[in-house]
Amino acid sequence: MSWSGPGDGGSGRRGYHHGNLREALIDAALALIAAKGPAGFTVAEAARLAGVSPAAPYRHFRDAEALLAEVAVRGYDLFAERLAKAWNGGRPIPVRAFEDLGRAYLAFARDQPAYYAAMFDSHLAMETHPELQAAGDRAFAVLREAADQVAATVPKGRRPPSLMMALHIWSMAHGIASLFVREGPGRRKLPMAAEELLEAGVLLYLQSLGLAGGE
Amino acid sequence: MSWSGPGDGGSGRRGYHHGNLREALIDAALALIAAKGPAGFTVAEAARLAGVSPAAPYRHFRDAEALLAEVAVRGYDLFAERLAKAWNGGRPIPVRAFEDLGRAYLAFARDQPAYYAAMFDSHLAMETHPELQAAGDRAFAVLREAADQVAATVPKGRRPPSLMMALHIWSMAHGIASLFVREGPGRRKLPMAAEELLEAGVLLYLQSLGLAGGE
DNA sequence: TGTACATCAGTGAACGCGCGTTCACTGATGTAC
DNA sequence: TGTACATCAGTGAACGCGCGTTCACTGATGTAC
Repeated sequence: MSWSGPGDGGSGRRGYHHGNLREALIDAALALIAAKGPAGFTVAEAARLAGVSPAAPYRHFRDAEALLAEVAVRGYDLFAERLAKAWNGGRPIPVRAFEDLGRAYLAFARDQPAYYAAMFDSHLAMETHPELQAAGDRAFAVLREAADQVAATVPKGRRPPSLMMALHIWSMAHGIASLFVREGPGRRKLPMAAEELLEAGVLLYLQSLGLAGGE
Repeated sequence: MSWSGPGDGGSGRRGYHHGNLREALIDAALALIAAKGPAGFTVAEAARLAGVSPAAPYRHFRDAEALLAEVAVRGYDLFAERLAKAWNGGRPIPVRAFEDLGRAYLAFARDQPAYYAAMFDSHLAMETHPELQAAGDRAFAVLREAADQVAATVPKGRRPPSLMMALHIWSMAHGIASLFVREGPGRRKLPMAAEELLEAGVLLYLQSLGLAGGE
């Protein structure tokens, strides 16, 4: 990792060569997306933010979309990490951990709006960016695994399809995040905390499967 | 409604005056949004589509955002109409009608992608567009009313807050629509019909409230 | 019925802007010997 | 340890583009009398 060498504080220039431009461009893209949405990000301005000429980014990314896709991939990786941490292998109790997972979903949308927007609002085609597809799958796999484990606590006869469970929770969490959590002009007012809304939804959902919410 | 006068088929020009430019611009905006997303819509291209000079739209809309907001308002109105029709006053059975409502939600996202995008993706500030806020509220009111009525079938003691019910259903439907229904590069694959996923989700949700899904 | 006139909805040219991307180039880096 | 050289990561100027919006204007419409 030559870019973390001495003399470069992470954002400064060393001279003619930037030393860490790739990372600096990704940081700049995140800042721009956070400030103006994915549509507000431009290569030219990212270069400006990084203190570099408008042509420089093309040494590191094929085009604007490639840079955006890289941001989204990193976002999915961080997302997966946060979700996995919250789920914590289903400890101490699967149902409780499942609720923590939901909270972590909303927390990510709240705390990482730029990543979230790059992942879900940038309309990047999964087909043309296989790494993106893979990263997205890794994140969903955490949800899927959690649903598996929660479903396994139900007697075999009335056990719900865990894939469906995962999709339901994902959809509700994503809907709440889109409508009520994410900052920006389009955000709707909510007469309660988004986390409460999701938690109540997950609880009711699990109840319908015969799963108690408490200890 | 002078714009529906004789000699104008709805898209043709009559001469120096267009005769129906306001409507034509809205149609053009819808076509552009459908083709390229809300970010792909421009005043200049809408004018071109309507067969008019780039300055003409400014006789009818203060600026680009005003045109987009008008599209969103009409979208909400149509949305409310479709939802109300599906709900049908809760007939024949509230729970069944509630499921129809959910299906209508997804159908709208599927059949009217341009309206849906203008409503939910264009990041228009509700605060600066009161008509938009009002139209959005009218649409949500349908959902709210339906939830009220469904909740009323539960014995008073264990009756859930209908506002919360409405928000849960809205969130799940919106999440499914965003992730799996809406066309475009960002759409995810789903191993079942989106309608089935939502229906199962609504059904489970209602079960947890002690409401049977059948007759 | 005819005419003067106000109003309205268009025109088209122009402005300043910022973008994505390419190109020939050049300064810095690091490696082979 | 020193030097020639290949490679790499930048520069900066330029291209063509399309946009939003404004402006003075003009042709069409409709109304008062």
